[in-house]
Amino acid sequence: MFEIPAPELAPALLGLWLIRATRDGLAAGVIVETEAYGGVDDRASHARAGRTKRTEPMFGPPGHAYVYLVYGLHSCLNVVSGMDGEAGAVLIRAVAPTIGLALMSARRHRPADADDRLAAGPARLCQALAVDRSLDGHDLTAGRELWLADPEPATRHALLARGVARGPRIGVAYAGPDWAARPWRFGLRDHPALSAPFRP
DNA sequence: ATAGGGATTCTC
DNA sequence: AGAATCCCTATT
Repeated sequence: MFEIPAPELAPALLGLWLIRATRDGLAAGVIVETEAYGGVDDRASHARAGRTKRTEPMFGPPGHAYVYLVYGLHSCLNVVSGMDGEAGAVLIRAVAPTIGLALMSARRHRPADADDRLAAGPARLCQALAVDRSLDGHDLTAGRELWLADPEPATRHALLARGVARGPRIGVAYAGPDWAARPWRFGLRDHPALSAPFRP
C-alpha cells in the first residue's frame, strides 16, 4: 500500500494506528494529520538535493521510516512512499493519543498539556512516542518497536466521517510560491489532536 | 574547513 | 518576536 506517490499515501494514512513498543511499555495513537513530500523535483522536500547520507531512506523501500533532526532539537517521523529508488515520504504531523497516555505524558518534560495534544505536532509526537533517529530506516510494517496497523474498519470509518481537510504544507516558504502552495497537508477536519497551526 | 540555515516548539 | 541547538548541504 506504500508504493504510491506521497500525495496519495498521505490521506490514506489518516486513521491508521501508529504503535510504539519500548521497555517502558506500549504507547499508540491514531494518525490525524499528515503531509506529503516528493522527490528531487519537489523544492520543499529533503530529497531535492538528491540521494545523500541523510535522505537515503527516502529513496529506499516504501513503508520504512525516515527520521530526521530539525533545528538541532526535534526528531520528525516520515513514512517512505513510492517505489524503491524513487524518493517520497509522508511526514506524520499529529497523532491522537489512545494507548499509554501516562507514558507519553511522562516523556514530555513539561507541565501536562491537554491529553488530546500530547502528540499534536511532528516533533511532539516523536517525543511522546520515543521516536528518534535510531529508528531511521526502520521497517514500519514489521510489527515491532514502531509500526503501523489497520484499525477496525468501523472505527476508521467513524473517524473519517468528519471529513478530510487539505491545505498547504507548513514551514516550507523557502521552496518558492509554487511548491509551497501545493495543498499536500491532510488532516481530519476539526479533530482536537491536530497540530498547532490548525487549532482554533 | 567553514558558513548558512532549517518539514519546530516554547517562552517572553 | 526570538531563542534553543545540531548537523546537513553547499561552497571555498
